[in-house]
Amino acid sequence: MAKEMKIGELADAVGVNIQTLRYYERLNLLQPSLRKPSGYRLYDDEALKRLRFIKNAQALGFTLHEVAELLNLRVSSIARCGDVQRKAQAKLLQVEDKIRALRALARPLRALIQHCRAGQPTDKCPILKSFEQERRRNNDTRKATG
Amino acid sequence: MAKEMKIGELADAVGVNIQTLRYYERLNLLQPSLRKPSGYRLYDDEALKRLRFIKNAQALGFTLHEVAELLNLRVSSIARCGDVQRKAQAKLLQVEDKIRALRALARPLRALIQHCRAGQPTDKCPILKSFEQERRRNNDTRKATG
DNA sequence: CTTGACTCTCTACTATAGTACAGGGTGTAC
DNA sequence: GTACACCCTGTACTATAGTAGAGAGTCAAG
Repeated sequence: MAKEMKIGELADAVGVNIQTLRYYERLNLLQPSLRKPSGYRLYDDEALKRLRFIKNAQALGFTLHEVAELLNLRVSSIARCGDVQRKAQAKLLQVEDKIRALRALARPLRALIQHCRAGQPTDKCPILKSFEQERRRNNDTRKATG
Repeated sequence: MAKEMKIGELADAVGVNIQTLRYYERLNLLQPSLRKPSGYRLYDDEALKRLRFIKNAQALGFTLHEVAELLNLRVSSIARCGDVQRKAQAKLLQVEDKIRALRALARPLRALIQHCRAGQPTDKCPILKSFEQERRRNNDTRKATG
């Protein structure tokens, strides 16, 4: 393990473009562990995990900025705990909110599949039922910094 | 109910920009139910629900294109059921996948909060633990049509 | 019948997240 | 020692999802 990969290998392993990795590097999201004298980037196993995390979190509706926040959440001698705890709590609420919303979305999808089997037409859009009420407005950090 | 709203009222109700509504109209995502002779757009209650749905689904990582697909899922005389069922099933899988991933993400967040309380430093990023394995590659329709 | 808030269309600009390409260097296989 | 696949930097382009502004019309209150 901890085998070193060139940029193309890492990109292939996760199914992203090489340019994307260089882009993430510029954003300080994903650093190569080492550079060869030639300048070639070398990535370790940690980078592979990190990259997968990024892609997963993105698919869940987190921006790259938020992904960075998630990845920087840790308790250390530098980071004050109260601060970390507050951020983690906020993220957890966001995550739990998303789970609730997805469950709400799954319900009419299942119903729809059932209706199909039963051959009952659903005249209006049944998916709309999923989130009838307003949800908590996203406490997104994008706006705060822009 | 079914009270009519002008574009500004609808925008305010959901907390979006007026321009965004006109943008969604161009994308065929959200149509006003009626136009006054003056050209003013009038929206009904259905539009309010639809708009909330759009914003919610977006926060869950669905693109506007995917949101449209979700909203068009219904069983009717025109839509063949097998087709609808296949699409609904695919979406359901996607939703269940997201739920799983979010649960995985919630776990280390909770642990982190606990660690904080206990005053234990977590030297490496504990969040990374959430998705160690590769997830199903997104069967996204964006690439298929582009 | 005017004032002020609201709306219309159209065009252009922005942010985020990539993606492509030019021009050049690296590394290994033959 | 030269192909060929791969990598480098830098710059420019793209798609998605908005946002802003100009110039003009609408509408209710006074």
